[in-house]
Amino acid sequence: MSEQQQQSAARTAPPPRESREGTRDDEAVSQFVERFAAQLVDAGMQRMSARVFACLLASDSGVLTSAELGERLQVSPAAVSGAIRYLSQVDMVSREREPGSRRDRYRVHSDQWYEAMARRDNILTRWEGTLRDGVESLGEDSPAGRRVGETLVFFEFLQKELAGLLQRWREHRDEMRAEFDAAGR
Amino acid sequence: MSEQQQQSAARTAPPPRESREGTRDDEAVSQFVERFAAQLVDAGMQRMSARVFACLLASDSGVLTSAELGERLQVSPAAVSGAIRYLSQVDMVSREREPGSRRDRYRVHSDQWYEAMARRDNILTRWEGTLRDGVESLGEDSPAGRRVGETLVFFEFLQKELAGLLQRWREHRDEMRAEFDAAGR
DNA sequence: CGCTAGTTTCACAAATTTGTGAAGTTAAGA
DNA sequence: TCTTAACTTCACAAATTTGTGAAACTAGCG
Repeated sequence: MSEQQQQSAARTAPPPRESREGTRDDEAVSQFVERFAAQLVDAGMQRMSARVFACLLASDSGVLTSAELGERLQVSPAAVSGAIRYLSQVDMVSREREPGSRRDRYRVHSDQWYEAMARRDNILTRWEGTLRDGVESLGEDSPAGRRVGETLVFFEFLQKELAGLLQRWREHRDEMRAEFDAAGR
Repeated sequence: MSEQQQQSAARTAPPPRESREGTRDDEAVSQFVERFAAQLVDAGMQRMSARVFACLLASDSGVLTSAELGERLQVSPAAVSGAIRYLSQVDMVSREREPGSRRDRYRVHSDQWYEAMARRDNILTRWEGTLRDGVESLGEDSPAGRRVGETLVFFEFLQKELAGLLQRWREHRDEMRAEFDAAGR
């Protein structure tokens, strides 16, 4: 397992508190991380990627190193590496080289959810392509062709709605930010 | 990718025929079924359920027996049974007992997509619960708490939008149906 | 009441996925 | 240029998932 890590952490970490992140209850936070990660897994995300993502989300800085992630999640550097590969592929975290060090730092994107929704657009387009071919193979006047055609119409509707939805979100978000700033923070 | 399809469509379009479902090209239909099923799998559905669902979608009657599904997909009755269990759990197909026979018939629901979207509502609610607990554990004034809170806001926004979207879909759908009927079918 | 077509359940084998240790690679700093 | 911390890749073992055959049910029909 990661005994070396724990060992060296136990031996060298002087004030053994890497959660100088305020006064939070690490146990409760870890529970949140695991629970939210599990829900992401249910939604189709790979387990380790979900855990890494949730862990970053729940960190104060929003930026963690590979070693920190490994320690908090009790997994090997290899596992972290694999998870990060996926997460940066789908653009939910980005990699930054920490200047004056050889460590990478991984940052959660702030508009991850917006971006994730936006990516749905491409997926929908791909599905629609398949469905169009299906209608052609089935014959558009056959009952099956008509049924698949209805599915196609639904996804086209969805795709159009998605654009509007994202637009409204941007407005909503900017509005909230304006309010927040106005409140003098 | 779909080069075989295009090719064979271009060159051999008319003849090969073994299905009683009109004049369709079973080979092309099967390709559609597998391709669409694969996309459903990418989206998180279990493989066999996806194949069964796609197969039903591409059938003229919209209703198939276990034996028919087994034959078309080349799988055992046990596999069909498992797939149907899942699909009826999530309410994408329903089971009907064929009168005067001991065979069951499985039918795709016509408003499957609408229903599927509607079910998202519950999932979102569950996620929001987790996120609220997370904000509490992290402290709502901590940077992490604020970040998780923003995620919560996004999902709340999404949930509200979903309601409107479904409403608009129902209108859109009813309108289309009215047009269809008016055209005298 | 059996008899049996049809479905479901169960134990298991095959296939896939996941995470690890260790070797390999890269690049910062001397 | 060399050393070495840090990341990545790779081969493999563990765990999980998936589909099968066979046995166990269910319910029409005689």
